[in-house]
Amino acid sequence: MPSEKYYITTAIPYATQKPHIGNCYDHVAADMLARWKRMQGYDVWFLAGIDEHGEKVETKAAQEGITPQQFADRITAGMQSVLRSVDVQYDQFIRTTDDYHEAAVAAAFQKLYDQGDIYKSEYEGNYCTPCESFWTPSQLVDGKCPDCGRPVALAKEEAYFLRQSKYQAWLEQYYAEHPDFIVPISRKNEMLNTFIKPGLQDLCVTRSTITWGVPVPFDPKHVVYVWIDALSNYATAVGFNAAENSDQYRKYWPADLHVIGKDICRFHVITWPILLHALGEPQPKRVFAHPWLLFGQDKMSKSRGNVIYADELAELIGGDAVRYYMLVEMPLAVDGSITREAVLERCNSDLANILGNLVNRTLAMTNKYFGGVIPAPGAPAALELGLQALALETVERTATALEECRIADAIETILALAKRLNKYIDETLPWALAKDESKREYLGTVLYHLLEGIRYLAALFAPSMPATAESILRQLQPTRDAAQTLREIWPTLGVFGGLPSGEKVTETPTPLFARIDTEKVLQANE
RNA sequence: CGCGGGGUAGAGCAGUUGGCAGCUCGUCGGGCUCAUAACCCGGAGGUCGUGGGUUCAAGUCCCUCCCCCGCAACCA
Repeated sequence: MPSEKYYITTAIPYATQKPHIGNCYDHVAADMLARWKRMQGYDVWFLAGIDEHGEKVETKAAQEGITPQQFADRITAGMQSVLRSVDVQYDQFIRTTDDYHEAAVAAAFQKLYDQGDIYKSEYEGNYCTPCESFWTPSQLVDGKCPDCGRPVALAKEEAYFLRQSKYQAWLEQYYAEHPDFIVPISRKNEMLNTFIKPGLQDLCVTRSTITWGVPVPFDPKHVVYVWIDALSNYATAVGFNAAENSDQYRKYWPADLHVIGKDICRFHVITWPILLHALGEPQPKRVFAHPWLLFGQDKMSKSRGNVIYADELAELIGGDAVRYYMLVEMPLAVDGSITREAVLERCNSDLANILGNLVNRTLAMTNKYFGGVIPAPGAPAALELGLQALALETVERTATALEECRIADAIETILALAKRLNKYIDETLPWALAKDESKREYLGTVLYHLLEGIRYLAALFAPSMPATAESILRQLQPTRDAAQTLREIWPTLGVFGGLPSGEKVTETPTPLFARIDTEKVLQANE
């Protein structure tokens, strides 16, 4: 397993506005999975990026009197800053305006055209002449242009199409042979029923109404539209080029996991596999199409004024708490929900009360009863053996859940270990044991099991809450380098008892999470 | 009859192959005092959307209907 590669990607959002917290779920989820794999010893490559091409970027830039690139630069910087606020550490950040990407897109387009997978035809649709835009029936508002409200007319435009229909049988067979390709399974059924079984249509892959994009190499009045341009980023980022692939590409491709939102599932499980197949490249192992984070019951959107931004929330409660909330509240298949009240409640109950307080009270007792020295455990009784088994089981269950992208389940599983440790304190009453000199060895056993249990918590929570995990380890083993300990911690989780006795814990335990006065904070935020 | 997902305690949610209805928050009561008024235990609170059916047994399988939410083809 060590040195085995693991390539994970996020979708690349459209560079039109600052991403809200729902837009960041891709990145937080992928970052968590990437960290988990790194901890297990995989050679991980984590790609994030942004799509800077397209009509909206061009239009918005024109409105501001700046170039599309200047506009995109600003959006990209903003997005990267938001990702930093929640500690997302990607290995690479691709922009569709990067030279190597544009070159590879052009080469791929040429190859597909040369072999007949792309052909020239006419695109017919509802056209708004003043806005110079085509609109789909579902985009129209009362049958009129959603931008200017004026009537639209049927119009034709020369365009290039991807021959998706040719690959329908192949795609259906691919799904059948790779049952784990799409997570969750309900999405696959949706795709099959909605798009594939009724007959796969060819896809329009160029536009001639815009110029901000990759020009079609042999017909430069057309530019490559979003699908081929944006989708191919996953491959071009690591060095795919129809002319010549790089060593890095040969090492990392195919991707092990594409993390995307459900809204773009279709393109990732239909168009993307067909593109790769047509180009003769291997398929990604899995596509995880996650649901959405709703504001309460509603879709988050700027026009509704119910947008929450990750960086602003992190300012208030810390990046780890934001990550925790996002990860634990997002179910696998149905939409999750976020409100400020719910976030603060989770912070207080799960993080401050259950986890933070457990660490704090255990360290305090270690100082009080053993002068801060981690005691050597005596022979474990049934209670302790049960605890040891639970710790090991928690590692297993977490691993299984994450293998299936059940992130919230994984986190709940880990939190259950923290709850069990809190209960263990009440079962053993260390303060009572401390009053009886004959119980001293058992008191040491109890504290050792608590401290070692906390070490498991630090390790298991490290992917979701990296800063918190380091903080726990700095308090547990203040003479050691926490980051280093985490890098080497995975093999030590196989047998309970990896925490060395005799070392001192910190003399000054610091709460991991401050309890938040919910009402005050909410009022201040009104 | 377009497709899909939902409807389980005041709120938010779990409920594998059908086997006494659970979790978190809130609420009420108790315990403890190591700890961040935190932690632990217990109570109250549910006709598991509706109406049928299969079964010794259904939230869980089958059928009817009602309500909510997505998607519906070029909509990042």
